[in-house]
Amino acid sequence: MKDSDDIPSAGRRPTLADVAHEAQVSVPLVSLVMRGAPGASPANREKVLRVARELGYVPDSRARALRRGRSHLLGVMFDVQQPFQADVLESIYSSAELAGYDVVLSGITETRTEERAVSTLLADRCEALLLLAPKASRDRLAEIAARLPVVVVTRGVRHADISVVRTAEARGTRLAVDHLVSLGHSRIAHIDGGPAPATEQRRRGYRAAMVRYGLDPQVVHGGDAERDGTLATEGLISQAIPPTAILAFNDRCATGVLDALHRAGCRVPEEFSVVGFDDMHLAGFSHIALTTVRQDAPLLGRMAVERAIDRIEGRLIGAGPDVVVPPALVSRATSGPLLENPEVPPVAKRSRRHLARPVG
Amino acid sequence: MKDSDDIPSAGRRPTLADVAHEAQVSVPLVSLVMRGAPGASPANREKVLRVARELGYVPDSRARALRRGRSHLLGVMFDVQQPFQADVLESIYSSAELAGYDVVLSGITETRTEERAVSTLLADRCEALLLLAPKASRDRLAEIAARLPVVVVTRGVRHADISVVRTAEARGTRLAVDHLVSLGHSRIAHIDGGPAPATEQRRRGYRAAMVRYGLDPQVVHGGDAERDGTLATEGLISQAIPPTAILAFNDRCATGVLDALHRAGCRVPEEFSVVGFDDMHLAGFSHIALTTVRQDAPLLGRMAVERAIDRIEGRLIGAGPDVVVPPALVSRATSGPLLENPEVPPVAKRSRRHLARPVG
DNA sequence: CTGTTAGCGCATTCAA
DNA sequence: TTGAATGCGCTAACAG
Repeated sequence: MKDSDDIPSAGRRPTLADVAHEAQVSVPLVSLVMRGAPGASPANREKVLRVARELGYVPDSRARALRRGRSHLLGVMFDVQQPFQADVLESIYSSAELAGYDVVLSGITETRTEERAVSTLLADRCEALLLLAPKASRDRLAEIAARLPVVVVTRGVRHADISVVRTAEARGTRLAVDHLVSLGHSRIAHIDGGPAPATEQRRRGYRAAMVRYGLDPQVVHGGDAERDGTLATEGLISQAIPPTAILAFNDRCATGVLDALHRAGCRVPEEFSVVGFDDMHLAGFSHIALTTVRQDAPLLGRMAVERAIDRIEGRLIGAGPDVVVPPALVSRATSGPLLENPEVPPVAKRSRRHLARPVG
Repeated sequence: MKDSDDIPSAGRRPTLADVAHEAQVSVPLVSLVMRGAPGASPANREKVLRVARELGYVPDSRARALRRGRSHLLGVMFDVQQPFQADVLESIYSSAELAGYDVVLSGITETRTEERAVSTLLADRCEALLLLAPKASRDRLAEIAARLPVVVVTRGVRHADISVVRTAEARGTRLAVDHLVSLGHSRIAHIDGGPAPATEQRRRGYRAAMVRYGLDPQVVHGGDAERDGTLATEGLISQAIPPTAILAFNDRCATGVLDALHRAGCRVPEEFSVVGFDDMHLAGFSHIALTTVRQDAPLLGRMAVERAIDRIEGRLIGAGPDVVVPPALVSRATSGPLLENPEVPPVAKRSRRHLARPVG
């Protein structure tokens, strides 16, 4: 047990008043010092800081925000299981800090819906919302945007109140098709994102590119997770004439594609070329080595924060024009030239491989 | 044409007072209704709810917490780039919700330190902190734990004030060694976690198991990210007598190991067996198919929340005994029997493969 | 059942 | 330079 009367380690948390009392100055003076405002004598300033540290004083962000009428908070909704969004988060955190804003995260999980994530953000009095790949309807997003500035990242939404920061999705899938065509492929299938955002734009880019090359587009239903890619691929390879290349909605979907191909004993890229979208952190490692369309996560995050703050601070009225970030094709080991060998036995009849790796 | 004071969509957010005014009742009555407390007539209750919805009223969680003296908040520090922690987060979210607590996330990134993550959590007046794999010193953790209940997840810390929820790490690495020995391996190297938490325990389990089998342990310095595994592996395979099996600190580290082996043209598992730790979501897909030691993320998350709330609500005084969750070995395709073929040419002299390099 | 009073911790007027 | 009052939005006591 301690002999001194201060440091209520187990008791109530120290407040400005406690610090003021201990330092024998007034409460407002402590307030000045704690937020680094001018107007305190050096002697007092130092004493206050010392006492504050001794007591373990931490300002109450809530009380502060309440009083100031501003929270300086950017609310970010993200999907806990999307690795690419983690990359965007990194950039959001650092951009926000640079601009003097705090970030509060609200994650989507299997059991936690977008609605719930957004409502906690609203209850926290965020000054703007950054929504990463939201799946909510345009109308629902508009409702939210009527209350506070909303920046939708990684999805195109046309609405006067909603700022958009996104990749040139259609251009991305076009790059992928260009790449595959240049390798000699013509039967290129696309597994779309199903209900996921950006699905439409990526599909459109794919379709347009295929048509421009005089090829038949084949779009099958997919989604943004591995199992979507797996299911779709199982269908594709059991077709009478399977594709020779598969453009997946995103990297996680592509992972499912590779999984299915591998289990079916198909070699990549000799028999099937696979291209993803995002360039998630893990895609680049050479035993995975996924060819993919890179989204510029740092830039997306930075621009989203910039848009949000411009609107909060009134430098921008309304949503402003979409910020469109160019994608880039990253060619790795899951795509390769089409081999001139139509005499492979049908996939279904071949023996399955077990425990080998597909690359190389 | 409405009067001036309706629905201030672009203006100030509606407060209890606005709702009260519009519904022609008193402020406390609205408060009662909004939090579902008994003591309001059905007629008034319905009117208040209707008006609240019309105005788009959302309670201010800050003001509420300030007044009630409690935040009902669990602060969670996590690493944005560790996929395994995302799995734990899922469980934390759902367990906390079940118990009536809110969760506030604070992420670690390249530029955002643990200190910063913790201090925002403290400023938010969280009632307990869940720290996922913190790297802070034991003393620093103790300082924090002197202020509020702290649950350290996925790392062993011996301190009277710090609750610990962790996997039986040593048993995990022992399982891995057992597995590799049963496959015929004797030169089994361990790449440790460097400064990462749990490094010691995993190393200890590895060492003990090796010694028990009468084998020579070889521990090399590593870390919890891919490049740590890559660097360490480049060293290992250039040894005069390289190991035949590598036990990596975690799955991300193992990813780096596979990357390095692949670029050096080494076959897995024919020449090298590789075992990870965590069983992150991606590890199970068959083209990756990482043999690994699984940590039970759902259970870890659930127990961490339980411990935290038990302490908040006074059902548990002090840290309580460690919660130790058993690991399990998951055998996949990166481990295999030792081949009786000492006549492979040294790694360094073989031709390297030329695939795309990892991003970096 | 309802309204009145008071104050959580803090920052922002003022006046001294 | 410092200190005394005021109120942010809300809820817990009461009183009516």
